[in-house]
Amino acid sequence: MRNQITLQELAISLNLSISTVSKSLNDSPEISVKTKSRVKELAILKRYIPNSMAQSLKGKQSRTIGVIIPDIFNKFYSESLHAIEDKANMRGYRTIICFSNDSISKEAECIEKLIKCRVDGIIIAVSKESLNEKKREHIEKLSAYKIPLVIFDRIEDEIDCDKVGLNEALLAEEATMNLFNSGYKNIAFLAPLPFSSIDESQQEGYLEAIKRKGGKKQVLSFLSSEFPYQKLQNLIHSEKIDAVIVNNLPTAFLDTRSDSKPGFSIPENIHFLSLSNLENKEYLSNSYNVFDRLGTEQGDIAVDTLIDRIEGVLTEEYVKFELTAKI
Amino acid sequence: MRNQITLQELAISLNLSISTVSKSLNDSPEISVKTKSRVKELAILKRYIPNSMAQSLKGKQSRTIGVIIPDIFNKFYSESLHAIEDKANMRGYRTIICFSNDSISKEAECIEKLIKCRVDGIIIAVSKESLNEKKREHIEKLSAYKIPLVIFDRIEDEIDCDKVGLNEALLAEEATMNLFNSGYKNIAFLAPLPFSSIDESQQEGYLEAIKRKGGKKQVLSFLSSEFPYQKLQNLIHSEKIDAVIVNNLPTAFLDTRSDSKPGFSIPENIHFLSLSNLENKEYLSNSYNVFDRLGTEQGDIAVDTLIDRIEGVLTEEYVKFELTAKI
DNA sequence: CTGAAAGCGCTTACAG
DNA sequence: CTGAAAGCGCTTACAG
Repeated sequence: MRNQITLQELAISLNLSISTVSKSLNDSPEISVKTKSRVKELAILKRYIPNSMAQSLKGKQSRTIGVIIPDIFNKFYSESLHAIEDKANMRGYRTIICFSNDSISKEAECIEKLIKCRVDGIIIAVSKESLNEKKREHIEKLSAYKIPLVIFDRIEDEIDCDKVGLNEALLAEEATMNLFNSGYKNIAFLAPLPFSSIDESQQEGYLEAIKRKGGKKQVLSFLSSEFPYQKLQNLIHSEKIDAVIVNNLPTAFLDTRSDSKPGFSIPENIHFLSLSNLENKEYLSNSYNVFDRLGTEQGDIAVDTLIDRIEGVLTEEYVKFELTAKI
Repeated sequence: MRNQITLQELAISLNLSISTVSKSLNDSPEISVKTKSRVKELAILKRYIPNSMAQSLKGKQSRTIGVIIPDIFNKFYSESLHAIEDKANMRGYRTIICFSNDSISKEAECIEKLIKCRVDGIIIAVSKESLNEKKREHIEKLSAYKIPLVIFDRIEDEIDCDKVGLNEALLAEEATMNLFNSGYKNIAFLAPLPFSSIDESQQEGYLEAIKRKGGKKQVLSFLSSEFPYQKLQNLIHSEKIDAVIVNNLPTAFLDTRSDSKPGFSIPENIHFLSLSNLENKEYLSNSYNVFDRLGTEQGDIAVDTLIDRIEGVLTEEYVKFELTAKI
């Protein structure tokens, strides 16, 4: 059925050995110019394309990196992916892209698949479910295989590897300060990932701003799977909340849809601020989102870091990039 | 550097032959239950994960299909991709996803890469540039390798392979009829891909509706790279156009941005209808897009068709699915 | 029930 | 300058 030319077939046609043909195509200086051009000519004529599996089985490297993205519909991830692809290609690596759909089991499958494919390294934005349930074993097992790993965007301090993400504390602090400076008085903070480093850092920033401005702290923690409609409503009324900040993961709001609840509606006079660049603004009629989470920059840095690590040009110590998002 | 366990290492630890270990892990009935469980136990303990490259080098199939998508930011393609991934996994195939960025050269690279990886088949939505410039050689060469190919969404009649897409004629006809029925009188049709089957079919549908309603035909063809601002303005004024239909490719409008033109603005009173589900509605302030191009359905069918073809359950004859988009 | 051997398509020391 | 041979990690007839 298949119809792929092999080195062997070329060798027979040319009356040469497989070794010579291989070396010719790889432009080895061992081979005479004349032979090389004979070989190359036939290779083109016969449309020879090497079997990269055989190549990387032989060599030690596959020159392939795996990329695991939680959400294919999110613009931020499209941007990152675009940058990752480009940069990886530029540096001579292929990519294998997987989608975890923000689920642990799918994420574990992706990782398994990438190990099977013997990727040289992996770039991942950790799934929400993993963050929420504090499950990291399926990710940490990569270290048993000595496969370099770079986590991006959703930095989780506990996992030991290279990282690139935003300075979440600064982001939340600036956001809060901005609201204060725009005249808002009672600013609440929603934390849908209470067990993650992200929420932690963002809360820190939020609290810092609250402290500086002498406001009252109003934090509402919850698991994104159980959005506390009622609690939030109550809070808004009892505490005269006039602005709400939600952390970078829009779960809460996307979930309102799948919930078949009639859509959680925030009173018109509440200012709503999201710390991410959501694709689905439609769901957040009342909000606007000013923060660009720097998908392209994060992607670029993630690739460079990963490949540098793979190629051994980095020191033992893991690196951590914290970018500053612009408003 | 790498740290991946091989069959050989397992075999040595167990004092068995490689063959026996391999068969055990594959649950061969040849092997005693006892041995199998010994082997499996150790495999789990040592976190053995087979090298899929070696596996598919040996076997004839890679159980991998390649997917080439023109635009990572487009919601339609996100939907298709999502469906393709899911369906392929369900049927036991892996995917390798590539992005052509609507460019011929990148598309050719993708194809090359997929052949190198010895995918069992390819699903592609052809790049705009290929359609515009009528370049198909880089796609058609797949047939020389006997690699099954399914084209989706942007059906191009001239390429010989399985296809799934929309009934573009019907789509355009209905759209036009709808406008007429809503009271519009002078409906223009923009065709940014004059050399493609898509434009052709859509024009057919548009003309059919025009004929039935006794309207006046107003077709503006152009290459998406050279959007005819002036011509369109003139047309609108001289012919009292009150509605415009643009075919499924939003190039024209996306291009207005990269053009650094101050954004092509259509008079407020012109109704603007796009035949696709664009992601970037923002660019089309004046329009709305009602047609769902059925990303999920197209993706599902594309995968099923491809895998059926790969597995030889289809007859020689190529199939062509033309779905009817709902308003 | 277990194992030795060949082979998938390559690359790369090593001889000649 | 060219080629024979080993080996990458598997699977699968074929013996025993």
